[in-house]
Amino acid sequence: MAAAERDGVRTRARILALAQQLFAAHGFAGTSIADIARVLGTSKAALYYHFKSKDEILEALVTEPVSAYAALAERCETERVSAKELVGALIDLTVETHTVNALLINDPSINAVLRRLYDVEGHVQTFVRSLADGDTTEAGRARAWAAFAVAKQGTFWAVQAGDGTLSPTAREEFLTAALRCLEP
Amino acid sequence: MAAAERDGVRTRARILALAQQLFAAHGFAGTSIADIARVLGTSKAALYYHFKSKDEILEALVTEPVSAYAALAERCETERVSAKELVGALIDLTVETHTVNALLINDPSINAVLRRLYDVEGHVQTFVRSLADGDTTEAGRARAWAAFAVAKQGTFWAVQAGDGTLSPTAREEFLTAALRCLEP
DNA sequence: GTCTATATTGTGATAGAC
DNA sequence: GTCTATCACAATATAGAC
Repeated sequence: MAAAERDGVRTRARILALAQQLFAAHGFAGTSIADIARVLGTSKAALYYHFKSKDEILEALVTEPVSAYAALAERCETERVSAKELVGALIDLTVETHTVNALLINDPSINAVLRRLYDVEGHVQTFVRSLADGDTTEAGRARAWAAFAVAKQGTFWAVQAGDGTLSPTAREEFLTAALRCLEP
Repeated sequence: MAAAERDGVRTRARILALAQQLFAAHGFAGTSIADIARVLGTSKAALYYHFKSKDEILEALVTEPVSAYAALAERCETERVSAKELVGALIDLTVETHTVNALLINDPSINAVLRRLYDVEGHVQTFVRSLADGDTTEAGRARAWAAFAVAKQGTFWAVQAGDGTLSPTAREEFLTAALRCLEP
């Protein structure tokens, strides 16, 4: 790999890392290209050499996590996934990509960009249906929502409030808490 | 009350209702005054007769719910509030103001406007500390976050997925689920 | 790869007529 | 109370030099 190419890749990665932070802090719509360029220490035009639009930066950020969620949802559709395994997978995905998750779950301003590409809400529906495990009563659905909330938002908030990681101890607590929510 | 004044109040209420919906759907930064005026069926200038800035619309929307959260946090600071009561209050507050809650909890773009006025994150910290009930271990904190996630985000998602209300049955499920999360 | 300069559109907000 | 017209500026994005 040539030196210039390597630097290009590194710059691209830097842009993504900075954009991730800024989007998480101020939202996608609340962050301008000028904001990113400022913290990057370059001009706006330099940014457009690496990405052809602001939307493309967002897409580059969310593609990997969303694909992971899509794959997990696909599994839930085709085979039976135990609640324990699903909750564990959701917790791990939340931690691995927790900065991007601040966008995926929370930021309403990304919807216009992402709804054409991915069906995030559909995946959520699939997870909750899988957690309910055939129970279509109102109470059963509520318990599934509660478990999902623990796995996704509980974990997310805890990681946010901490140092960006989740200890094995805390992970175990969230796992058992979510599973307890499911008990009738 | 004169007819003109009554109409003014009604128009103001209509603006707030529409803004609430649009902010929840596209985020605060992702919604323009022109967007609101369009669905309102009037001009932008008409909007500025009722509110002197976009920020003021947001403030009018969040003042009441944030005050309610602030009062609840204040109670938790001064007296001992049982987990059952606190979770119940959080669930009820979430349902009562669920559209605004989409903004308060989720939208990062409101921070720049609201952080000068209210300490939302501080209230969250207070609730979690109160739920942990003196347990400062990592596991205890994790359980408190889990319970808070059920009360706030679980309820919110369930209301969102439903018809905008929470049945007594579902409320009971979220209450017990959250309390179960707290058990060691 | 990065720059300055600029085109173009969007946005919050105001002036003044009705 | 609402309108049209407009301002000042910020936004995304591009052109073309280096």
